[in-house]
Amino acid sequence: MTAREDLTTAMADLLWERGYAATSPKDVMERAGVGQGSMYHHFAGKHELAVAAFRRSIDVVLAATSVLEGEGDPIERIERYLAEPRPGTQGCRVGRMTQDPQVVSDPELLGLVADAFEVAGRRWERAIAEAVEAGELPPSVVPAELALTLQAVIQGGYVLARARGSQEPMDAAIRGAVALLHAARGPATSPGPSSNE
Amino acid sequence: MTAREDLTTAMADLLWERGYAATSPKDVMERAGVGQGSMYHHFAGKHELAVAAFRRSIDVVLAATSVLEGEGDPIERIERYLAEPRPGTQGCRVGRMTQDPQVVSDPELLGLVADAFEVAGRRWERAIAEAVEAGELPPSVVPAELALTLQAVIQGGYVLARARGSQEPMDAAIRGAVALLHAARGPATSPGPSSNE
DNA sequence: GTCTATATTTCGATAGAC
DNA sequence: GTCTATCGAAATATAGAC
Repeated sequence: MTAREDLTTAMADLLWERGYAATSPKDVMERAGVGQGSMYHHFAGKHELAVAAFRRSIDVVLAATSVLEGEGDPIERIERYLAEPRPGTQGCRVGRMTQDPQVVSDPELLGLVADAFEVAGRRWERAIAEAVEAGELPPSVVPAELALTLQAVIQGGYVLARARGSQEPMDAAIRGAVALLHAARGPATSPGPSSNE
Repeated sequence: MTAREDLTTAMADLLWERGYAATSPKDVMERAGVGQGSMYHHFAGKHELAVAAFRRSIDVVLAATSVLEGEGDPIERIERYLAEPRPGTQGCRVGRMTQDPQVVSDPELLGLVADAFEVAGRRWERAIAEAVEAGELPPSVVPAELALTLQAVIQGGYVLARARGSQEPMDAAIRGAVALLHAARGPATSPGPSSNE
């Protein structure tokens, strides 16, 4: 059943490139190289196609956040995740959907997006809390809030990159955030180079 | 010529609510309470309507950034602007457009968006540079970068708020950013409570 | 399971009367 | 300047043969 697979892939890519409203079932069929009848055999319509495509895109995006739970000092994991390459001008596969009213008004689609951000947010929050415990961030930091701040920097970075048609605003926004993390960490604590529980 | 005005207003609101791809000329006419012939008399088509509507929305959004150039200490102006109320779940009239491929691929529309972000960015940058000079932010801060970071926090806040269908993520993301600014400022400088040139 | 009609509605725009 | 009528194309889906 490669048709189902191909249709899901094509829809995921088209949702990324054009959004929900601007993607027609016909576009999807053509990109997947699949006939119309075949498509309506596998999926009831555009909505179902979007759900399947969405689940896949979210898996891809969430997989990247596992860095936050990986090895190394918490602050190091945070900076490593922030430093990962992001195609700014292409936008975020997941975040872009929040601007599509037809997605937001579809409870199932919106639910998928909300869950994805929540899962990612918890990973952020955990890593930040560990960094505070380790003295790598000041105690004044509220993990749940900083988690949203850093998620927002990334999502906003996509917006700015697309506005300017350039990767640079995304990278600069992240550099600015990292610099702020360093400055906040700096003079207050850190007696030695990490490694203290 | 109230028809032109009404059409522009209706288009601006619909672009905000639904985006470009999902807004039809018919929708605009109906909301404006104007006949079809009348609309095509005033505007050559959807594109021209969008340009007019866009200019208006951008004026509205940019007007709010004048706080950054207003009275008070630089850091105070920055925090005042960050603290301004923002309808997170409604999204940003300007930023939302960057996710619409039909807007991004339209040089005139994209140009308007890019210019708007650039103007706002310069106001941010100036206020930040003044804050650094006044010792309210550490010298390690690169104004152009932090400007993009804070713009991104706001734009990303909209994304997160829409994802969760709640104002809270927007507000929390901004609180997290303000806390970070405080922490970065904190122990390093600030001998007395401001007022030193 | 896949294909080629075909149907219905909406989109975006034009024509031409008033 | 505004209106109604109409157009050709596309969106979304169904029907029914293979």
